[in-house]
Amino acid sequence: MQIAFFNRIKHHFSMVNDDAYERPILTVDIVLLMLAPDTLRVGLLKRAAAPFVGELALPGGYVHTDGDADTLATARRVLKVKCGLSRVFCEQLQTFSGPKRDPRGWSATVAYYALLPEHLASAALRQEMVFKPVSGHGRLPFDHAKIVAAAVERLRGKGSYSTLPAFLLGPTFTLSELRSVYERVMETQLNDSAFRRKIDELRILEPVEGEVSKRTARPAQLFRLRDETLQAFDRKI
Amino acid sequence: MQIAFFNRIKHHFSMVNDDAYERPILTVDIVLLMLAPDTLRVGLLKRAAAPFVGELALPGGYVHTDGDADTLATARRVLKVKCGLSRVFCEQLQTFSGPKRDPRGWSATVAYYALLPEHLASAALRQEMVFKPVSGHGRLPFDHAKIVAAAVERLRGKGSYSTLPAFLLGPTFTLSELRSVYERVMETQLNDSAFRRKIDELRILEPVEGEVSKRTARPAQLFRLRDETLQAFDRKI
DNA sequence: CCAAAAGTGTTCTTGTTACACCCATGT
DNA sequence: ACATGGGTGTAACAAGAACACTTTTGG
Repeated sequence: MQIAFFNRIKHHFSMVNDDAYERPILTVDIVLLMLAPDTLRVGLLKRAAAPFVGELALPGGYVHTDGDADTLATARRVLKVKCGLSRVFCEQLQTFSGPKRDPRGWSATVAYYALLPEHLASAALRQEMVFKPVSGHGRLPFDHAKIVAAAVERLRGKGSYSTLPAFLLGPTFTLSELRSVYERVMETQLNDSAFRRKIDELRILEPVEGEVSKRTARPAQLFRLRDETLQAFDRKI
Repeated sequence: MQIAFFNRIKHHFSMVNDDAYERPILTVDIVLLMLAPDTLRVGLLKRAAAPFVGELALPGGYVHTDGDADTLATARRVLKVKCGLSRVFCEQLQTFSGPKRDPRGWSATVAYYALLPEHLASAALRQEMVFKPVSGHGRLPFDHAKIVAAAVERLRGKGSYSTLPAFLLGPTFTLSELRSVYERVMETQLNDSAFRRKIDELRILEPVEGEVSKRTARPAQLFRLRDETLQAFDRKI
């Protein structure tokens, strides 16, 4: 292409300002994670546009330079429009880039990971999202497999010393449910009484006046997060 | 510039979907941290090009779409060309973005943080880098103050459960020096004997046959990292 | 011999693990 | 009344903090 040629020429002169390079493609991709009874699953959508039309891939989109306040806003817009979700936990993961990951040319994608609480799963399903196990989704286009792996690693890493896994549950939950989420996310077994003591000492939960009997033998106290933002501890759970 | 204009035109025709948006500016910025005797300092350079020509700012640059394999390659190139540094620890920090952070328009910068070991400080100084304390650099252009703060937070966060702080030292060091680095980075006091025991148990160091007497009363055993890559522990140091 | 920093050992305190036990409910 | 999961208490053990002590050098 002429552009590439011109760019290269320009480069030789340009040491002052190397804005002579073509701007890379910039997108945002979302790794939406949920906890199915068995394992962690990632939300995928059939691509509506080229490249890879019709294939399952991470939901994503271009930055709207006339409306998005930053890439987090882009991520939230994608979650809303393409996944039907508002108010879920969403945090920047990492930026992936390179000349080959997208057939259209040198590109970068700012990846975010989001946690889908149980009570919102139906909203996502209404948007025809497909949830595949994080180990054992088929092939994914672009470098999406790598991005999913990075998101899972982050969730596992941050999970054991923060309230992150709680965002996979609905607004209220029992201590056993919370422990179960930690166990499934971290793939460990936790001692029940130690877990209760730690959660108590960390003061991250508050009891809700009311109980749940539906899903358990003896009714259990319901709790909610004392603070809706992510809390980090300095010892492991 | 003609190129920028052409890019924009080309854009208008090129797209099926919402790629109709102008591509944002994409840059890479480096937070180069070093440990002066007193505190952590960040490396700054006088900007050679607009905007903010002449002001001190983080070293950074555009992605070279004809040469860089990814943004890490861009970061390493900037470190080499603008800071005179190769082979320093360098890791992606976070991507910062928005319509206002750069007067030229909607932009994103993939920020990296790098650690400058003592024995390479002279190389950076040769490139006319200025090292300012991380709390108490003056005003910085763009959102560079925010980026520096994020880098310091990351170093502090990761520091207490990984070998990260060791990369601020030269290739060999005494246990006391290592402890001192941890203390200055984390702004804590560490118990000497506990520190020695932990470092020993973690098996991250190996002794070097030879001692240092120069900088200490009694000669101390020199150590080097057993593994040149970053090692994470699961308990705090 | 003294100062100064390297390096070791011992105690005391704290956190973690394991397990036994009681409680409230549905069947 | 009994099976089931909820919730509490305690004793044994491992990890961490504090501090006193010995060692090796330079002056």
